[in-house]
Formats: sequence, structure tokens, C-alpha cells
Amino acid sequence: MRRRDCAAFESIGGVATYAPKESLFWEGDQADFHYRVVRGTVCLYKLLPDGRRQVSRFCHAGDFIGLSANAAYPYTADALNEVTVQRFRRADLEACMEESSTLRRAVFASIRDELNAAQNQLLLLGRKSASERVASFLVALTEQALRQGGESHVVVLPMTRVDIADYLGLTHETVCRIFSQFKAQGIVSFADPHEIEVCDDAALAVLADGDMDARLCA
Amino acid sequence: MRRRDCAAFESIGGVATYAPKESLFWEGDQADFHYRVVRGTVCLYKLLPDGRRQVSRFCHAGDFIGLSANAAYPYTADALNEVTVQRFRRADLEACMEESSTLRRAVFASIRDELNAAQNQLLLLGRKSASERVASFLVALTEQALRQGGESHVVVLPMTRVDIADYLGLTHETVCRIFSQFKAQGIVSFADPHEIEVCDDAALAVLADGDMDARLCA
DNA sequence: GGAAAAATTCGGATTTATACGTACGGGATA
DNA sequence: TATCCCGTACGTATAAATCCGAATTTTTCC
Repeated sequence: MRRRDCAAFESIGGVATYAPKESLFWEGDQADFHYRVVRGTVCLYKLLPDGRRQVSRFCHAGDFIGLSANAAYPYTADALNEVTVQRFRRADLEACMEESSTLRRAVFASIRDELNAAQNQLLLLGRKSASERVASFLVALTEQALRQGGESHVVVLPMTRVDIADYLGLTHETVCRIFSQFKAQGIVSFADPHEIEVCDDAALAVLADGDMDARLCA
Repeated sequence: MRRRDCAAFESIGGVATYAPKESLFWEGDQADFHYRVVRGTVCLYKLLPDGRRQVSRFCHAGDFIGLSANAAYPYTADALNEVTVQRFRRADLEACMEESSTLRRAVFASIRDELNAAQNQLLLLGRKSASERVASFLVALTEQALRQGGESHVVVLPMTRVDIADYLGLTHETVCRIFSQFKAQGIVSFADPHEIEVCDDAALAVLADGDMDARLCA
């Protein structure tokens, strides 16, 4: 998004901050606001009546939250760490979108990216094995780190193992075991469980979806 | 969408028909066109290199196809039966969206609904048991039939058991077994495997996500 | 700075839901 | 008529959940 549209954003929305574990809103709340993450990570999830949880997305700087909402939010949004967001009334954002075609395209591109990510996650949850899921997760994180200008192969995981498990449709024990396994195989390495260095991206890419082309390219 | 916008659609797009099992496009094809289903059912899916398949959506009359595409389609689209679609060049649709704010809202609402559906499917694939998945599937189909003005409790399944399995992240044997089980329990009944009568929607709703409220309401 | 709480990891044992393979019948199709 | 696909059924195999305990580390909080 270009600079002048960010300015438009700031004119219609306030800035809010949230402490770790604080909720921006709960599933079922009336969806009066849209959010855009400025700093920190937000975790979106749905719950079943018996407590089973599915994390649908981790939101980082630049991501919109709430674009898919109708009258009520379809998920709960928790801050994982110290989070700063822009917050604007839906009506204001919609009015602004009527005016600016650039803003419109930005919002549309954002929701389209979100839909694409969700469709990839469907494939992951429906058809991939436990280790393929963890590998895919790490690949996605390294790609995102690269896009954001990171140079090293170290990815930061602000979320807990339980969050990761609830994102990948696994248990935290399974996530732990597979991280250890990757470590033993020399694919990753880490001392701090929240900072993982990817040593062999090619191997990880192959594991992520059994793509033999990735191996040939390496 | 209001009638006058449908007219706008027809002015920029042609109509196309596809025979059963014919593909509208393949994953990776350059995404020059958007589609809108007029009649019939289209199945969207992704494949892993070894052939594992995840169906991301079944599209019925009124649904848009391809809105989430960037340069290339992120999935393959197959006609399940005799299908009629409107087809328009992306550039034309985008130009049209610049003009008509009503069309814009319609497209935006459509992609939002698609995202919502995908997020529900994430919960289903990540955290629900096999029978919960099948129950959820039947509940969604009956709700959709009601919205489209159907009165009876009979839902038509144009897709095969394999398609359903690939949509729900199961095998076709499991889908079969659970249909039989629901039949034995008197929850559904069917002679033709493609026309299923829902006898006990309350029981189905409870099975779909273990929601005790649904039982209390019944 | 220190105590308490939470998160991570490990190991293993058990369980079980569902995949996997195989088979068989029916209906559509060529 | 022969072939193929689809739906159904059944027995076995297995990946991952579940449960359990516990050591260690990290984070939180006073």
C-alpha cells in the first residue's frame, strides 16, 4: 500500500495497544471495528463447545483483522505479545473505500491473500501428515521472514507449542516431538524454543509436501 | 445481488457450458477469467505431488469462482454435472467494479462468505471427528437447500463419495461407513446414495459440533 | 532478586480412530 | 457383452491421540 493511503488510514482510525494474552474481541461480539496490526502478533481462533480449539491465523504487521466478519466476529482474537493496532469503525472504513480506489484494491488484495492462505491450510489440515504440517509451517514462516526483509535463517515464534498445535490440528506433544526430530536430523537448530534456525530449507521444502522438484533444485 | 447488476454482468461476460468431469481450468493456469455458476455444481481442489487431494469448495448457482486468484489459479475446477457459468475477463470485471459500487459490494460479500466458509472448514478439518465432519456437511447442505427455497428435507448430492471424502479430509470408506451408521440410527434415510433425506436435523446439529444448546432447543 | 507458575521436553505405554487393502455387487457405459 | 466406476462391507495396520509422570527451563510476578 502506498504512503498516502496509510495516511488516510490514520485519519479515520485510532491506535490501540494490548498486553500479552489480552483479547481484542471474542467470537460472537458485534463486529463494529476492523483492525490492522502495526506491531506484535495476534492469534485468531474458534472454539467448539467442549473446548477443542482451531487457530485459523497468526496476524503480523500489516495484516487486517475482521474483514470477513458479518454482524458478529466469527473468531476470537488474542494478543500473543505486546501488540499495537490501528482500529477503525467499519462504517468509516467502508466510506473511505468508496472514495479511494487504491484503498479498495489494498483491502481486496488483503482479503484475497487471506483466502489463499486459508485454502492452503485446508490442504494441510485435510491431507498432510504431522511432520509435513510442521515442515510447511516452518517454510511459511521463513518465507514470510524473507518478505519482511530478514536475512538470516532464524525465525521467531512468538506463540506457544500449544498455539502451534492448535494451528496445525495436532497435539502439543506431537509438535514437540517433531521439532526434536528435525533438530536431531540437523534440519533445524535452536537453543531457545522461540527462536529456530532453519539449517536446511531444501529438506524442509521436500518434507512440506513431498515435492521431488524441490530436491532436484537443491 | 439486485437485478440491474446481474444485467451488468451479462453485458461484460459470455455464457459457457461444461460436461460432467470437464475442467473449467487447472491449478497453475494463468487466471484470465472469473466465473459465476448459473446451473450445476463445480468442484474446486488442490493436489499434492503424490496425488493426495483436498477439495476446498463445492460451488453452486450464484457462487463466484476465481476471486482469490492472483496470477495463476490456486486450484483446479471440475464440473461435477452439466454446468452453466457466466465467464468474464478479469480486467472487465475489475473495470466494472470501479464503476458500480453495488457490484463491488456484491463481489466483496461473496469473497467474504467464501472466507467464512473456509474458516469453518479449518475447524472441521483440524478438530472434528469423522462423524462430526459428515454431520456438519449434511447440516450445511440442508441449510443451503433451505436458503434456496427448498421445502423438503431431502438434499441432493451431485458429488461422489470420494469427492465428499476429499472435502472432509477422510477416505471414501469412512464416509460410506458413517452414512450407513446414520441410516441405521434413523438420523437419515436414503435408497439412492445421491438423494439423502434428513429425518432428525436436531440430532444432526448436535453431532455436528457437540453443541448441547441444539439439544435443549429441540 | 527470588519464588511461583507456566511452558517445554522427554519417555513411554496404551488406545483408538481412521487409513489401508481387499472384495463384491450393481449400474452405467462403450 | 465386457469394462469401469461407484458404493458398500470387512479385517488389519498404523499414525497420532491420549494419558501419565517428571525433569528442566523459561516466564511471570511479587
